Amino acid sequence: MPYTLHRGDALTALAGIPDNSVDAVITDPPYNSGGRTSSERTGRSARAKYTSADAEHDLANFPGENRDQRSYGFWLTLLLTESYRATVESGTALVFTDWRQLPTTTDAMQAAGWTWRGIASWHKPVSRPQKGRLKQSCEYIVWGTKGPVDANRNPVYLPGLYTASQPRKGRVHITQKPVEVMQELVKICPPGGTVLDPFTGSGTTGVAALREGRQFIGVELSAHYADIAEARLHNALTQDDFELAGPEE
Amino acid sequence: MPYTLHRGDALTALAGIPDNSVDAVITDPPYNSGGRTSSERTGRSARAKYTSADAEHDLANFPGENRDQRSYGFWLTLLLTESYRATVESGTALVFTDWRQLPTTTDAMQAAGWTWRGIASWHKPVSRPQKGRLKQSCEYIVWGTKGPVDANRNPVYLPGLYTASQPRKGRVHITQKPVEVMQELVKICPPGGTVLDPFTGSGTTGVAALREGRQFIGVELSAHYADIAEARLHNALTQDDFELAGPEE
DNA sequence: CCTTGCGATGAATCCATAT
DNA sequence: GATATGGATTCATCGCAAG
Repeated sequence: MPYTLHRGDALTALAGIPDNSVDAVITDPPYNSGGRTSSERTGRSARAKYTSADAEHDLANFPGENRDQRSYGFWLTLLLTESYRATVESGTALVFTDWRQLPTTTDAMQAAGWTWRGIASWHKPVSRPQKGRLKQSCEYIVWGTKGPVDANRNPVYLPGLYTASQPRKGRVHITQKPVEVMQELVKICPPGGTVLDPFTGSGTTGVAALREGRQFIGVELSAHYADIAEARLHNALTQDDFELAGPEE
Repeated sequence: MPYTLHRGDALTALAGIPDNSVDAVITDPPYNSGGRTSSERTGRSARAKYTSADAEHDLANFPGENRDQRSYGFWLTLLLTESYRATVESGTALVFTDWRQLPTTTDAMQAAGWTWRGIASWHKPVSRPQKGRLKQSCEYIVWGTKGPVDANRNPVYLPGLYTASQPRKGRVHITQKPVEVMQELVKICPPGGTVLDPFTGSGTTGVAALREGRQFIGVELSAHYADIAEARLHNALTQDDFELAGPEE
């Protein structure tokens, strides 16, 4: 089976994954961001924080958006430590973050043992303009490796900037990533290797991995999204991901 | 006189600038990056670190590239603290950094009292691809304000991503910024207001400020670059910046 | 098939009001 | 008084229908 989807908590599920069994960790954890005060960040739902008041869509909320700053760093470090253990030597980690959590993410990655190698940017052309300010039109991909880079094992040249809008048609998750961006990023994993995503969500990383000929291990806490991911992963194997989430490229 | 150029050390010169006299601090401090180890960073000259071994240009070296990580953070905090004092309420700071110093820069900005507001990206399309890696094609602009944003005083909508290559023809400084990017960024300062750049270098920020109808206060330690900046600023006032640095847009 | 126009929306941000 | 919640703001971009 080219993919496995675990249902449940990320840390718990990671504990069951063997040492040195994964080639790349590619994930988009909940940011626990948004809002000026601690109560705004930890008390409000993802939907309340991140979607427009007048948006007509009715996408499900997602869990894990209630940690304060200090606890977020601690938790992310634990998570990246377990991921590090599961990863082979010279394996790679790509972790999405927003501007607020970027410094915490680079700290956590290094605290977990990874060698921090850089930052790539995902530019979203459709983003909210703001009077008297610079627009926040990018999210960031913090990346690192377990030990040295082995460029000969996987001689790819990847861009440092990815421009793509969030899917609009057939979107099933509030923070769903464009599959074309993920299809580029999974190439950091050698062909036939295994990609791990402890926060699978609607499963875009997995779909991208399967389409590009990589294997996939996912973990998702929410039963709602685990069901969706399961269906999308299944469809990706039959080259037919169109039923549930619409054409994505 | 719409511009003033101080010659000497940034911290010393900032001490002489009155409280609440500046509307925006826009600067590109030496990054003290490049090189994985402390000795690689502090022992090599800026030229050796930031230019290819076979580059044919003969740009002067620049000082201030010999601090270790901890000392860099401390020094940048001092600098941003003095800049904060010199800035009016609701004034803005834009600080360039590379990926390595990004977390240190956001820490220093907040330690100095600024409210950190976000990160913008400068994308350099012409950058070296690297085998087995994601390209480092962006530098970052960490920005913040002294207290609340006053959007009504300066109702501009600025992008979060700037794409432009480093000047090639007529480049006079190793890390010279494209003037078209700086002309966008100086708009964060209200028209007729004053822009401060404690690391003037060849003066691109000043040229951009003058072209956009802002006043400029610069500081430059190196006599070589102070001379160049002086000439470029003078020429900018006569709408003729082409002699010394070539066409830049 | 290409062009034009209309409508919807964003991992935002802030403030007024309610508890 | 501190915290929680709802709503208004804002425009480049993009999907979609009409011409």
